[in-house]
Order: sequence, then C-alpha cells, then structure tokens
Amino acid sequence: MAKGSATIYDVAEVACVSIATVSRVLNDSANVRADTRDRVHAAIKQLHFVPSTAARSLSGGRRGAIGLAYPLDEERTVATPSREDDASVLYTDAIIRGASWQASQLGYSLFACAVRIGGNNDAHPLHQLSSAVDGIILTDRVVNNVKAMRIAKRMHAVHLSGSGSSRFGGTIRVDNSGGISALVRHLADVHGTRNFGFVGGIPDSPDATARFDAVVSSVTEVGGRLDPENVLVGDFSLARAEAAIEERLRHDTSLPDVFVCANDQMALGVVRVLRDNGHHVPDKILVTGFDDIPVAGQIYPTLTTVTQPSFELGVAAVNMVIGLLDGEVAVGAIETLPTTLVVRGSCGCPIERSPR
Amino acid sequence: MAKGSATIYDVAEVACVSIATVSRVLNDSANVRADTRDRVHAAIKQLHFVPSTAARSLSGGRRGAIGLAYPLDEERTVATPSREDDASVLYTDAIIRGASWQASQLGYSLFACAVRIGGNNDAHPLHQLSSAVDGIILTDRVVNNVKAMRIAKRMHAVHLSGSGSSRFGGTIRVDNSGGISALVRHLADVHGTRNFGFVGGIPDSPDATARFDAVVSSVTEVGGRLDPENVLVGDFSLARAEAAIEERLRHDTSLPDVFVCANDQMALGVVRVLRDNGHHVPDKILVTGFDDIPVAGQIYPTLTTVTQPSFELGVAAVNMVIGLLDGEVAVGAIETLPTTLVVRGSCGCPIERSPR
DNA sequence: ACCGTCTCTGAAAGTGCTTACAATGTAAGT
DNA sequence: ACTTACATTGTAAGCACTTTCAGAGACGGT
Repeated sequence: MAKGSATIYDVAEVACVSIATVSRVLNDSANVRADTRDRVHAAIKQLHFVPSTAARSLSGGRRGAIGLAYPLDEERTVATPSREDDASVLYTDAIIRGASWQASQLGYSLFACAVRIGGNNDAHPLHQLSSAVDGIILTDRVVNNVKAMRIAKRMHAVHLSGSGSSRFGGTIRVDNSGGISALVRHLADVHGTRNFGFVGGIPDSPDATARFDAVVSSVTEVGGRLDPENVLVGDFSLARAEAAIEERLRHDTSLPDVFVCANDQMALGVVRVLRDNGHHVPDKILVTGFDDIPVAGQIYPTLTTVTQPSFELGVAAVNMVIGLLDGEVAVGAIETLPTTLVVRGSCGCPIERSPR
Repeated sequence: MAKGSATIYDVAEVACVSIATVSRVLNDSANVRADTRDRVHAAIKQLHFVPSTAARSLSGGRRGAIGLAYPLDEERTVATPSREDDASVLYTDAIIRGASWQASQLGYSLFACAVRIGGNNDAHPLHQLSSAVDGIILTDRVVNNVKAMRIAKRMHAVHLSGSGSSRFGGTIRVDNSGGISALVRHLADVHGTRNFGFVGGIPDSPDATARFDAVVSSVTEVGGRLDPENVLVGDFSLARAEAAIEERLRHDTSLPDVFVCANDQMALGVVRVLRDNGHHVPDKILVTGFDDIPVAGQIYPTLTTVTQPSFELGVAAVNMVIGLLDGEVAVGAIETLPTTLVVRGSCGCPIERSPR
C-alpha cells in the first residue's frame, strides 16, 4: 500500500487509546470494554483505516488471505494463444472460482497465482505468494515442484492431487478411479465393449497416472482387454492427442471398440481425427472423455465423460486450509471428492437433445 | 511465511558482512565489491534464503508482485455452478493468463483476486490484495467500485475498461467501437442488412455501454435503422438473453434482419431460442456475438463475432502497471487495443469447415 | 478500611527488511 | 608522505503491526 493511509497510531490517537488496544479490537476483540471498542471502531471508520497486511504478517498475525498456486502455461505465447487448448485451464479456473467463492464466504481473500513448474531454480512467485497468505493451495502438477514441497513444509498447505498424499498439510483428491470405473462398466455392460483403448495425459500429473491405473484395473475387472498398441500417450492437449491417434491409425491393426481419453480435450481431437479418417463416432468406434468441459455437451457427438467436481474441489480446499489454520483439521488429512459419469452420445447412447 | 526460514541476519553472519550489505546485494547490487557480492550470494544459496516479502514491503521496498482484481460471481452457488454461463469468466480468465504470463516474463508475480462488487461496505479482498502488491489492475466492473477508486488513488493502478478513463493510474481499453463498426459495416455491405436489433449487456459495465453506443452510431453511419423494440436488455448471461428474446418474440411485430449481441454467450442463447421458434439462423435471421469465446467456432452455426485481444489486454495491463511503477509511464495514460472482426456462419457467410 | 482478584489498558520489545548517515578503507593527486 | 575524493561497508532508525508483561482501576469479601 502506498503512502497516505492511516496507521494504527492514527486510530489510537483519535480513539484516545493505545495502539495495543486498537490491535486487540482488530483481532480478538477479547478483553476490551464495549465502549472502548466502539470508540476504536468509530475511529477506524472515520479514518478509513485498513491494517497493513505487510506489518501484520511481519509480526506474526494472520493475513486473512489464502493462496492458490497453479501451473503457468509456458508455451502459450502472446502471439498465438491457442484458443482450443483451454481444457486444463478451464478446469483450473473452476477450482479457482470455487476457492474464491468459499474464501469470500468465510471472510478470507483468495490470491491465485500462476507459477512456472519447469525451471524451479528460483520459483519466486511461490515465495511471494506464500509470504502474502496464511495458507496455500497447490494444484495438481505444482505439487511435484521441489520449491512447493519446501514451502509446504513451512506453512499450511493443501494439495489438490489425483493420487498420493502428503505428510505436510492436507490432501484433497478426486475419485478418478471411481469415475473411470463407472465409465468402463457402462461401456462393458451397456455397449458390450471388450476391446479398450486409452489416450493418456502428462506422466507427471498425478491425475493422469491415477486415470491410467484405474482404466487398467477396471478393464481387467470387466473382463475386457487393453492392448499395448492401443494405449496412446498424450499430454492433455488436443494437438498431441490428434498426433497420437493419427500415428496409431498408420498401423493397420484393427482399432479397439473404444478410446477412453484421460480428458475431454483429447477426446475432442480423437473424435475429429477418427471421423476425418472414416471412423465415425459413435457408429464405428466409441470415444469418451474426462472432466466434462462446457463444450462437451455442445459438440457432435455430445461427449460421454466424467464430471469432476472442480468447483467443489476449490471449496473443499479452502475449507481444509482454514481448518488446518484453526487447528481443526489434522495435518495429513485426506478428502476424496466423488466424480459422476455423464452419459451422452459419444459412447453410443442415444442423444436426447440436439447439440446447439 | 512460517517460522524456520533463514533471515537476512543469518545470511549476513555466514557471509561475514552486515545486513545492510546483504540488502544491497538483494536489491541494486550497486556499490558492492565483486567478491563481497559473491560471498553473499553463496551464503544465500547455502541457506536457501528468501527475503520476507512482508518485511520488505513494510520497509518500503518493492513486493515484486502485482495484483489483479476481478468481480466475484455472487450468484454462483456451490450446488449449481451453471456450466454454460462462463463467458465473462472465460474472458476474465484470458486476461489473467495474459497478465500472469507477462508478469512472469518480467520477473513479477501476479496475484489474481476475486472481489465482490456489490456490497462494498468493506471490500476486504481489495485491501488485502493492494497491500500485498506493488500495483494493481482493476478489470471492467471492479473499476466502478467505490473502494477500488479509493485504492486507485493510493497506489498505482491500471483500469481495464471499455470506456472512460481515470485520473488515477492508467487505462487500457479495447476498441469496442472499432469492432462493432467493422461488424455492422460487414452486415450492411456484404449481407445488405438494414434493420438492426441489439441485445445489450449489464448497464454498469463500461464495455456494455461502449458497445451499445457503437452500434447506434455505426447503424446510423451505414444508413440502417435500430428500432427501439429491437433493442433488448440482457446482462451478458445466456439465460437472460434467452428470456429477453423470448419476450421479444411474443410481440407480433416483424423481427430485424440481425440481432447484434453484446457478447457471444448471449448470442448463443439468442440463436437457440430463435431456432427453437422456427427462425433459423442464418437462413431467416442473422445473429452476431462479441468476444470470440472458444465455443464460438464449434457450434452450429459458427458464430460471427469480434475478437477481443483479452490475452494481450492482460499483457498490456502488466506492462502499464510496471511502467507506472518505474515512472516510465505517465499517470493518466490511455492505451487502446484493437479488435478484429471474425466472420463465420451466423452472419450468413459460408462456413468453410464443418464444426466439430 | 484492606486485601486479593479480575478486567482492562499501556509500555515496550520484537518481526525482517530498507536506507540515510556515518565510518572506514583505498587510490589518486600534490 | 599527506590530503582528498570516492568506493565500500557498517550502524541504526524506521516501517506498522502483535503480543508479552506489568500496572491500574474496580469490586466483592473480610
């Protein structure tokens, strides 16, 4: 904050009390006589006083804010922000909105900050953020950052991660496995699918690996098969998924009955490439996604996918951080949020309403 | 930041210098002998020292972070986050990404914070944010907030606003008028449109008013008309736009040749309602949007719209804030970013590629 | 009237950093 | 050799809070 704002001294002077009393009013409000408190409040109002977060946090008090770190998209340049590849962004965005909303409800502010996950030689933003907030939420891939771990050791943190947990802070995960399992069972039971294919995400993403593992075990469970040549490697982006499926099509081996994709974005690409090559979805082959991004219900065919409670993920994360802060949640807590199967057209089910 | 981190005193001790010298190394690096500097750097590395932002900002130094405040969606509840109404969110998100990206390039961190715009009795988040950063970016509707103005008076701020400028800080606007003008001219010249309709946004949004004004003047310019009964009032949301157009359809007066919508989201709703009522777009009537959200190119008919350089808006805003900070940009500066007409199917032009 | 107990309030010591000011060392000029 | 200017480093005073510790009233019990 720039110069000019009133300080606690000004308030103290106007209210004819000491700065200690003002501080008490600002915080606990405990052990301050009612009329004194009123006088202080009046002075605060009169001076438009707002305590300096900097000073407050220096001296150990609460900052009243919680931080949320998400990965910065390094590739995106100013010139060519690829408009189509916004899937993970949308997902992150929903989390941020949920977190902001809940933080606001609870009287906290939520600072969202994008951090580079690659070159972690300094990772300044993470430090900046951490010193401006009381607790921090680390999304998915940020969790694997070395610096992030160092910070998590130092302050209350909750990890938003598809798998694994942390000895530091709390963990909130999404039931990837349950969603995939429901999806695979639906495919097997309703559509008689046996020969499965999979398009995976970035290996360093906990969500990606969790989904892959879930596919493997679910397919086994329903007595289906997942041949190695039908396990494609993507990176959650539409472009890479298209490349991967195109590559796969060059082999003359027969295609699986379905390509389960680790996210919707890749599913979009897979559908397009398959169709462009004469494999109509869902007539010839099925495709499913994960995430239920907004477009999923609006394209043709509408995408069968799994809804992630991304908004709720943000809400839960904020609750957990504050719980940690207040000592109401034990360090090491884990919470799993449910996922829901969303049956639409791309798995071969009839489409009830035409896409816009 | 929690306890346990090394302080400047620790570094000073290890490097056998005074804290003042460490501070100099941390900042200017001016007037410090080379070998001393090296010694300090070594100590810093050894101790994993990271200066406390709180202390640093308390003593008047730079925080190395800039803030971005955007409106918090109050209506969105945990239970029903309406997935379709993400237009303004997407727009804001793109700005945030641009700002984050540029801030990162310039060695700054970008804290994005959602603030309630309604009940501004306290508007805490804005204060929290402002005291954690060196400069602040206020998006569109936040600009009209009383508290925001008070803050803008106190610290470097840049306003992202469709119209108007501020005596405090700088302003970056988007050429709404140019985009609308190009759009209207295209409609008039290529499609012979004369009878225009308009679906507007929230009145308190500078962008909304700027677009409306632009439509009025452009229509006049091309010799068209904009009858009062064809000027509908929306709030940038799909739902309200649908309600508005449904209401309009109840009147038996003939419809205009086109409905120019103040954003894409509303255009989607208008297209749907029109089609559901037998007015096929673009055969019977035309519809255009504004913003070019990702879905715009993927629905049927693909939406003719105007691209806002939202990513660049964020970039420019960060540049301006930092310029303000460094004294390289004069207070009161205004920068206008261009918009681009994106011609697609909903204005009656042939669609080159089938939507996905 | 006196003492012990509370309740409320103030003085003062941090909190980690920046920066003006003072002090030292060093090199150049006479 | 001796001053003088300058480069480098150290000292200490903030910055705006929180919080501990102790002091000052207030109040009932004896």
